[in-house]
Amino acid sequence: MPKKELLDEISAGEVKLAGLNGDRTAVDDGEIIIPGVTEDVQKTHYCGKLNIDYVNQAVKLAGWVGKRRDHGGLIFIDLRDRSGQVQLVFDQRQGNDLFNLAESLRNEYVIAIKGEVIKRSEETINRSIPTGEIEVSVNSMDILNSAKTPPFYIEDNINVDENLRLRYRYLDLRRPEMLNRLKLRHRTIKLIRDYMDRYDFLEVETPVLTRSTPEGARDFLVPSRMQGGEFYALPQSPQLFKQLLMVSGIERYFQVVRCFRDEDLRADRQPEFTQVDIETSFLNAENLFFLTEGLVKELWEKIHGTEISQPFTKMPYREAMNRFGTDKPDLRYGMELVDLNEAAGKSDFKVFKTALENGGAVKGLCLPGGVSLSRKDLDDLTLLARQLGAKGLAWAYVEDEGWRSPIAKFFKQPLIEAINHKMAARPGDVLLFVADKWETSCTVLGHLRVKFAPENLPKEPHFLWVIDFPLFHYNEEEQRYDSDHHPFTAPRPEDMPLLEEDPLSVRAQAYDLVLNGVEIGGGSMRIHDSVIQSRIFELLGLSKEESTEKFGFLLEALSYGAPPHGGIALGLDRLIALLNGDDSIRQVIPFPKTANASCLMTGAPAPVSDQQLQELKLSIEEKQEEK
RNA sequence: GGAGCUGUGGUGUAGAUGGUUAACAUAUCGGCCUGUCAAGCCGAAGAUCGCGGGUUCGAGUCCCGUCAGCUCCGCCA
Repeated sequence: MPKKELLDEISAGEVKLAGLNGDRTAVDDGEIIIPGVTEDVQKTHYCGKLNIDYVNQAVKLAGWVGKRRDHGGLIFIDLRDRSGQVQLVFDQRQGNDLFNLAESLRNEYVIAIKGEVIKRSEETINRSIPTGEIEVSVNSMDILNSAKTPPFYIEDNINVDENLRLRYRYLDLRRPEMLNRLKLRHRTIKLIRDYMDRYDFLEVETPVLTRSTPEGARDFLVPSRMQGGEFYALPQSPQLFKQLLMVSGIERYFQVVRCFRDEDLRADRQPEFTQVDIETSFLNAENLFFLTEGLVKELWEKIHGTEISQPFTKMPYREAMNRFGTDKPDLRYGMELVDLNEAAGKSDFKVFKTALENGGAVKGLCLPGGVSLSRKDLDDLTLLARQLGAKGLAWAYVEDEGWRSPIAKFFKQPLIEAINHKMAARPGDVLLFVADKWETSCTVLGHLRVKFAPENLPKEPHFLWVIDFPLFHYNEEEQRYDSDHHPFTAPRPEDMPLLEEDPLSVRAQAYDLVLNGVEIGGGSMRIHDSVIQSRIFELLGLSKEESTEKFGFLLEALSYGAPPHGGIALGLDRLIALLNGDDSIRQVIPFPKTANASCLMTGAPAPVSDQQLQELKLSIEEKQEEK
């Protein structure tokens, strides 16, 4: 079949959406079919797929004992497997041996049965479960394994310490809602692979043992036995490899790949996580946007059943900061930040005026109905603002006559009215002000905006591209420029002249994909000219020797005919969590780590033997006893 | 590195101001029970209150420390 051109496909609108909603496997047909395997199977059907169509059929089922309801001469067992559950019936009148065996069943025993699907009488139908119209009359049973009483209930909507769930994760995953998360994850990855394949992307694997590079997150290190005293690093992302694959002429690469960053954890951050890593040659950012939009659109439509319209909104970084105080704004609600530089200049409030004189900004945020906040609440907010980096937080209760506020005396009545007007403030609202460096004023109020976000926000996805990130930011600690994205990001061509005179004002060809206030991906067009790449390294404070030592292979590769290229990486765990409506990515990772980066099930990380250490030429410093 | 919240039978919770045998639900075990599906009824067993120290005549409760989990800040190109 001849290859189609990507852009032709896009313009022809050939991204087909099948409206598929379930997993399309043999399971859907109830019967489990493995071609060529006909004898000695322990189960012929999945429990949860049986229904009225199977009445009078002989079936072999196997699974776990869920609930048991023992009525004396009649025992009901809910048999659970991967697909769901079905009710088994044991009737004493049909024989004592089997019945006595059934009486010995306990929760989570593993059993295999042979039986017949029978229709339930009208009064005994259970409409609340999919298999509720039928039940299975058991003719024979093998108890394949017994089970200890589980430490928590194997059912949905449990309220258990996460500690326990993580320690017994294999039992936690037995719960249908967790099993469904694994299925959702599988289906998501399959849709991604199919989509990328449709557009001629090659999935190429890259090394997990690679070399540590400066900048970025802290690396996980792996000691080398062959070269004692030297270390591999686990990749923070396959960034350099995918660029090198572009030099190799792959043109379109993707990978569902594990990445590692040794930084502190959060609800949406694990030390190892999965990226959908994408890199293309000969496509510009707009092409890449369209492609990425098509991918997430497909996921939401096929998995979530939500219609998504393209193209997504785009917003420059500067605007996102000015209006929402963050580079990942949640557009589902307003409460936008207001620029008050002009009004602040007319006030007699020294704090505001000083901030302006130092080149900073005065920003405001209106909390509708904020009158319900007590004086102490506002003190707490001030404390929070300080923790977030602001020097302070000014506030004002908006009343009919004016402001009730410690700073009201610095503002003449017309000025108060002008500010109220600009912030659309009404009596009963509270106004919050921060005067500081522009970025601080924005981010502090941006945090408070999120803190006071309306409850019950709509679930509908609001996708957003944040574009035009700065190429560099200034690292105060190290007294030098740092890449905002990474050092391989291309500057916008029209900003190239600024590279020498005003590096901080250079905009990058970098972009983040944001969904409802969550960053779900980011990428950039890359530098494919080794001269420009060298210059960027210099600006970042890397000497010629350092850049040759750390990145020589990249610079060399770029000099062998590197095509223009760029790409993006999507956070798969976050995507899946959002698709499932979960707050934490731990829910959709089969075996996650705790906030301490340990695994409660295996006990990792753990000490190793002296022999292992010796082979690696490592020695462990004894922990200092604190006196 | 910092801050906050949580920790009581297997599980989930209750135990104001310190006071005798730590309560409830559920699970577990035993008995009864032929149409349940959160089955029902009767009974039994099950907790050194995360750990260590301190204050006190007396600590689940107060204080200090520590451990673990969660959330956030710093950090995460």
